Amino acid sequence: MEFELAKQKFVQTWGVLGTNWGINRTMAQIHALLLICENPLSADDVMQQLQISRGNANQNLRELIDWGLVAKSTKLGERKEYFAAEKDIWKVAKQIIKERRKREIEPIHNILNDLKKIKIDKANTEQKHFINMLNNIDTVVTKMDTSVERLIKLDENAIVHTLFKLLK
Amino acid sequence: MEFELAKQKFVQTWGVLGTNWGINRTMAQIHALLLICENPLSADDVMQQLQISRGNANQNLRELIDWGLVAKSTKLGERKEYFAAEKDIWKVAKQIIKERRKREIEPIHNILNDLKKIKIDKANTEQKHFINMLNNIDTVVTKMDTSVERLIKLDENAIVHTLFKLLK
DNA sequence: CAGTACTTTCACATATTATTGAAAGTATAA
DNA sequence: TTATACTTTCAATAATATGTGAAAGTACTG
Repeated sequence: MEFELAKQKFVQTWGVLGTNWGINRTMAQIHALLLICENPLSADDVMQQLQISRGNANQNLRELIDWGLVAKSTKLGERKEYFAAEKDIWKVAKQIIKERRKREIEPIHNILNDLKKIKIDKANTEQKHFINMLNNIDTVVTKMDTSVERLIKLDENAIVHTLFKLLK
Repeated sequence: MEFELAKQKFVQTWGVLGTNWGINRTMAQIHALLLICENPLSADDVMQQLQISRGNANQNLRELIDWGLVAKSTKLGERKEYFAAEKDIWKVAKQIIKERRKREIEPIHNILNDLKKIKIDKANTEQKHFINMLNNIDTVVTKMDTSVERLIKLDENAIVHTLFKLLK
């Protein structure tokens, strides 16, 4: 396999991966492209390499910036904006976990807590079971969440150390 | 808020959560419904409660069984099949992680290893960077994967213990 | 100020994914 | 073997998500 093909396959694969996890294919593909490019790319570069429209490129680049995975930069004497991905994969992983936590876990947690407040009929086993289930889900979600939160606060070596040495 | 409304909101929320993580809304909703029902439901029960078609109910119930989250059962003297969700939330979480690992992480891992095999031009920094990035991604994915694999092999108390006591 | 070089927005078009429902399939019972 | 009580399949359709491109917006420059 030759280089350009491998590059293309990587971008493709990253896109499929994103799709499976509820992330827009193009966003994932742009991310992949920027990961493997040493130097920042312009919107036009991205459009050309992925064969997508200006609007699409613009929207997904902004989304990536919003996720904290990509940063804008400029070149001296040029008006154009350039985009580069964070290349430290540990940071990337931490950032994705952090954002998903903020976007998904917290709202879920809030809704569960809201639902737990309902007044139930204690004689009704269905209703008791419901509250029980909410409590169990909340416990598991909270415990996992707390653990992940602690984990992402560690630096790379500490993460590896924690996961490897202690998890025997 | 009264019970039926809370139940509905829970099912709804679980559906949205699923959607955000690349899981079909109906599948997540059926899962939620079965989680909060103490006793197994028939396909007709599910259809009626979620207002969905027979085909839809059938397909998503089978998908849930395939994921190991729901089990079929029968009642003595009845032909109809009944469906119940695994109620132990730790088991549910472990099962979901296990299935996603099998379905997503392993294929990605294989593709990355495939791509790493290409012959690169060592004088070309772009190509060197590409291989470097593949190696970094593979390292992170492998380390996380191994950790998660170990984690899900532990029982509930051990998981809590590991995550809480050791992650300081 | 007008011109230029860009970026952003958003109504509409297209692609992807999920759902329906009717027909076909299966297994039990009479 | 036929009737009955179900489950499964899948082509057609509907719903949702994504992408396009032209027009509007911004901001530098001479």
